[in-house]
Amino acid sequence: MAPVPSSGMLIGAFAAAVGVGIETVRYYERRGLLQTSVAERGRGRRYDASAVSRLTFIKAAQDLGFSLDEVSALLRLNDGRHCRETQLLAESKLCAVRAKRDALRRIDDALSLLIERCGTTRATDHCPLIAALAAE
Amino acid sequence: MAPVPSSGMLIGAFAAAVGVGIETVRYYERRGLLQTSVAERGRGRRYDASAVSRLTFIKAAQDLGFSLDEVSALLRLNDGRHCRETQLLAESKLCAVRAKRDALRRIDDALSLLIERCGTTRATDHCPLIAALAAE
DNA sequence: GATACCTCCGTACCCAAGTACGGAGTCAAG
DNA sequence: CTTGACTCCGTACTTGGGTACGGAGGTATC
Repeated sequence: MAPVPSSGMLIGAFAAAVGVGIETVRYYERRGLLQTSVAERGRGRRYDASAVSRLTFIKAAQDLGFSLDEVSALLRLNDGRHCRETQLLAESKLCAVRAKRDALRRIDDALSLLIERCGTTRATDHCPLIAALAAE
Repeated sequence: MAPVPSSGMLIGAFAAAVGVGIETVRYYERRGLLQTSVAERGRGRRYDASAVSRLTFIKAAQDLGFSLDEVSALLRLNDGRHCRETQLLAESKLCAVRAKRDALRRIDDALSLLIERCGTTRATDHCPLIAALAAE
């Protein structure tokens, strides 16, 4: 993005800016999630604002339960060129997202019900939450 | 719950009854999740209905997102005197589940929008999904 | 120009939750 | 008596996502 040759952060500042470890940045470069622009000879690589966005995205997607392989796929959706391909990938990701949402909704329901039961019964022998799970 | 004397299933039947692998049962015994009643000499251990309940509970709790360490904690709380603690543990899981659901709802929206745009516009060079996550 | 701090790279290690493997014992049927 | 199915136990391997280590080199500061 920036036409400036030698500006941007070094790896330590870059990692700190997004709240990950340096080793994690280097791991992502090995995995191909971050492109590894060759360092200026003798000094480290430079990372700019777009790299920060990219890394922030990676962590955010990961927090949503996407594996690093899936994150790679999501990142490849972003070039605007392979429109048809992009759409197919996006649709399959949407399916995955919806499946995850469904699973989480069921878990939410089950946990809510169990917690409610905990509140209403005055079990002195065994916890109703545990009994309910053991009885399925 | 039958008052069986020295019968009960062997490990293969036990594992199959709950739908896990034999190695998984043995792994849980090593982890202390299932107590390892010593085998009748020469023949395998016997597992009764209460073991089935316990293993069923372990898998059910795991499906709700509890780690095996958390499952251990839940099992240790199952003496009727710690029902409140069990409830708190479940409530904190519920919080985590809801946070994930919210995040997934947002990504679902963004992904749906991307797919919609893929269908109508050509060469969009900034994906709304990625922009949304990268900006956090 | 010495010192501290940063970067480079590769290799090795960590955890969780299993899965696989191998050799030995036991039991019931053919 | 042999075969097959089942069990025992221990060890090692797997996958995913990192962390840690260690030596070599550049750079900025006193």
